[in-house]
Order: sequence, then C-alpha cells, then structure tokens
Amino acid sequence: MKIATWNVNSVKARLEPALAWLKQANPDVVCLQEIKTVAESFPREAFEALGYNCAVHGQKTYNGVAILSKRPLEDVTPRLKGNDADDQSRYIEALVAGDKGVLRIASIYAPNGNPLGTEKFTYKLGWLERLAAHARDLLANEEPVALMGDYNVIPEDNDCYDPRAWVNDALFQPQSRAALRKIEFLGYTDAFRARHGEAGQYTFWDYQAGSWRKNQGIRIDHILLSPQAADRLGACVIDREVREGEKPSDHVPIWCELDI
DNA sequence: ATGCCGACAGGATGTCGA
Repeated sequence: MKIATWNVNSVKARLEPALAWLKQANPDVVCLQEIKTVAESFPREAFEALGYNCAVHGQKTYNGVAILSKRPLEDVTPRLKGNDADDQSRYIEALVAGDKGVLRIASIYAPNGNPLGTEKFTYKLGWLERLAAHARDLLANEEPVALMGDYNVIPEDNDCYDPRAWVNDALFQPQSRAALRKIEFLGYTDAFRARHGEAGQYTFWDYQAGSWRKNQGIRIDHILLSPQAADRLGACVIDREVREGEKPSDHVPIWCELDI
C-alpha cells in the first residue's frame, strides 16, 4: 500500500491542489495536518468522491489532523494520551487493512515550540515525550505501525540548508532532536533516511524570503515505521514538485510504499 | 534587526506558523 503524509496548511484553502495531487499520486492512505477546521466543516464529500473514507480530529483556526483511506478506517482514536488537559488537536490514529495485513497509522502534528524560553517550547518537548511513550506502548503489539506527519523537528544538520540559520529555533534544538531520536532508538525507522542518504532533501520551504526559489528548506515531515512496517518498506519519496503549484502549502507530501 | 508570506477570524488588524 502507498501511504502519504502532508501538512496542507488549511484543508479548505488547499482543497483544489489537494484533490489534484490525490488524483495524480493515488495513495491508499493519507495523513493530513493543520486542517484548521472542525470535523463538521471538513470537506468530506470532495474526498469521498475520490473514494476516500475520512477520520477527522479537527479544531477551529489552528491545528487539526485527519486520515483519508480508500479502505475503511477501524479503531479510530483521536488525541494523544498522557495529558487530559491538552485540548490541541494534533493526533489521530486508526487501523487500516491492506492486501497482506493490517497497518496501524497515525497522523501527527507536533507543536512548533517557538519561541524558546516560553511555555510553547516546554509544551513541545512534553508533547514529544508523550508521543514517545505511546510509540513505545505500540511496539508491544508487534504489528506494523506508521507514525507520520509534521514532527517540527530537523533531525540532522544536513536536513536544513544552513544550520547556522536554525540554531536559535525550536525545530533545531538539541532537546527537540533528542526527542525524535528517542523514538527512533525505541526501534522506529525514519523511512526517508532508510532509502536516501543525500543531504538537502526538504519537505518545507517558508513562504517568506524566497525560500522555495533559493531552495532554503528543511526536512521536518517524517514517516516513522515500527520494525514490522520497516521490514516491508519499499520506495520513499518527497513530492517536492507540489511546492511549485498554484496556492501551495508551505509543506509538500512525503509518501512510502509498504508491502502490506 | 527579526520582517519578508499566508491563513484565520471577523469585519481591522492581531495571532500564529517555522
């Protein structure tokens, strides 16, 4: 099956480009982030017309995540456990069947965390800690799992155009990178890095300062696979040409093939 | 220096993103 993730930066503002990309890329499952709308206003019919079922954990104005799937979505679980007071919609998980097995898949929108020295950064680190705890619990099931989305973490120096430009940014702090690395050390595989060693492969380019034109991007959208999923990994590709289209998101889709 | 751009809510312009 082909699974993808894309921070669309408003599903309503991105509806036409999203539908065009879905028709062309034809993924079986898509995780969306920053849909910026409540479930009642999610443009469900437009996606259903392309054959997708929709699981939505929405929020007004900010955040919001969803999973689209051609096969039915079972065991749909919104919210990341570990803090009942957290009312930001940043996580939804579901179970989806493939031809050869079942995949547990999560759409993740980790907090940005800027500026440093504020509760926003503390919240980011706490959220990633909760994600790691949940990721660890999922490993006990020994099933294929894909935790995919906008982690808001630049893993390595070669995942940004200039490390010096990011040293004071929450996305590049040692604590943020350690939080992502902790999930990998549990046994999860960065699908893109498993298939590509080259530097300068980005999933986000800021709208400002001509970042896209100058290819000054960062790689912050990640597909993390449990061992049972990583064993079935095929290609992993960043659809960077989507950034060239009309009214683009500042993120582009990234997808992989799983033999499931 | 910390805007530049874009989306949102609301009906001007402040907040947020990364």
